Amino acid sequence: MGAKGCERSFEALSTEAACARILERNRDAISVQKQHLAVANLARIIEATLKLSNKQGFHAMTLRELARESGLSMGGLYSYISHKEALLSMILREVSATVNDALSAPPAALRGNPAALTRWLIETHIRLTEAMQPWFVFAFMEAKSFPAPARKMAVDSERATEAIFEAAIRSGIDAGLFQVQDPELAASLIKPLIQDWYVKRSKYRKRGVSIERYIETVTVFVEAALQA
Amino acid sequence: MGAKGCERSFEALSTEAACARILERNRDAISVQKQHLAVANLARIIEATLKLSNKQGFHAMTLRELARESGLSMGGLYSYISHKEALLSMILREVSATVNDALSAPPAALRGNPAALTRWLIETHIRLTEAMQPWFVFAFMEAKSFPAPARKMAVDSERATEAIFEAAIRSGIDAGLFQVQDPELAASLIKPLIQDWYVKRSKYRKRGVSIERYIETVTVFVEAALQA
DNA sequence: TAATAATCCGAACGAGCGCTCGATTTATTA
DNA sequence: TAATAAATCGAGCGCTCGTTCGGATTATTA
Repeated sequence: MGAKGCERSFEALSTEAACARILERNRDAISVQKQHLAVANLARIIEATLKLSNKQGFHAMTLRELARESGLSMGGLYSYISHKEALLSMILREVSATVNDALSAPPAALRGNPAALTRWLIETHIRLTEAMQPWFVFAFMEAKSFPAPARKMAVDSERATEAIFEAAIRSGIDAGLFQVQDPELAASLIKPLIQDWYVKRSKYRKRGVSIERYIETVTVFVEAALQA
Repeated sequence: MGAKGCERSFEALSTEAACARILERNRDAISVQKQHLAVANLARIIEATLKLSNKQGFHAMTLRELARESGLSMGGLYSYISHKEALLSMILREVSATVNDALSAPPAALRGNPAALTRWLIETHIRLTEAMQPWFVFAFMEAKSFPAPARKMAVDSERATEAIFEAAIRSGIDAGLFQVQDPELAASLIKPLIQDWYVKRSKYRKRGVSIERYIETVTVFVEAALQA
């Protein structure tokens, strides 16, 4: 089990690793030069942003709160961001890149096995969102307040994910394993089943539903719906 | 066809009707006395709130924008609300009450027919959220910024809806029609399928998916998953 | 260790926020 | 139509927001 074939291992999903990639992407906009220092502070800023935003919403989070929570000063924050909205696009971009990397490289062993591929996609996606839950919640909830280009990226990213599921379904149909009227629509119905794990995470935690049971249930649910 | 057996007809879902109920609930807090005037203005305020909030988020919406959009003055708004947050609870309360009223009164003809009841619940719920889409989007997206008691109401309301689905599933199991390991978890997976219609509404509109096709697809999907 | 560079700090600024209230307009009543 | 009540208005209040910037602090170099 587990996303063994995933190119990017799960350590790459740590906040530190994610922030290292964010730093690289924004090298010229971040004035702090020392790598380890910049990554560490960026991590504290991003972590605080996710915590505060997911509790009260990005707009309601003030930079004074963010400074207090992250342990930096008001001015210190501005060594890492050019303005508040930059936090939005940093986080969204990383989420987008991560989900794309994770799903577009299924293990070679699954080639020619649409059922197993579908299972792998479901499990990998759910485990990915588990490992970076605050990031995904943020991207999901704040999407509407993104500036237009970032919002387009979010939509495209969602579409890309759906396309991956759609392709798996189609090859299952071709193999005579699956039977669905509209693969595109079927793929877009799988998405909310996967999203519910992180969107309503606290509900499932409260009810004692483990990630394994959730994955299992969604998998069974989807397979029944796709079965020929 | 449609939710023929629904006690509250679909005219009751108009903004006017909803605002009349909101007015009733907040009679003492609203200083305008003339009924038709109060309802009309409240409707314009609520409609503007939904429009602006769903575009940019409730917190980002300023009362000056709201005044402009609704056609009232700054001070005029305060004849209808005691403070900005009151808008939140007005809308949430109405959504909560409406969904509860709609689903808890299935037509008598469906008694003893769990499969038909499940279909009716899915269709009625989707048509309800279609008729009041901005309201449901608002309640869904802004839930986290509710004050604690209102947030509790939102959670309870969601739980109540799930319980209705769960009961239908259980009676289907008892009748030997359905076969699922965990009816509670199954019920909570049906919810996101229904929610996706209003949460990602613009995606489905762009793809030309009609509400009838969506209802049909979700119904088939769910029935396959529940089938014995 | 002195000189220099990199980093961090937080008071201060203008803008815009939620909200109030006395003046004004509109509707009702006598 | 004059007198009264109801409804509406928007400039102004205190405050907090995002953002800046010059000085204090720390690290690096010679």
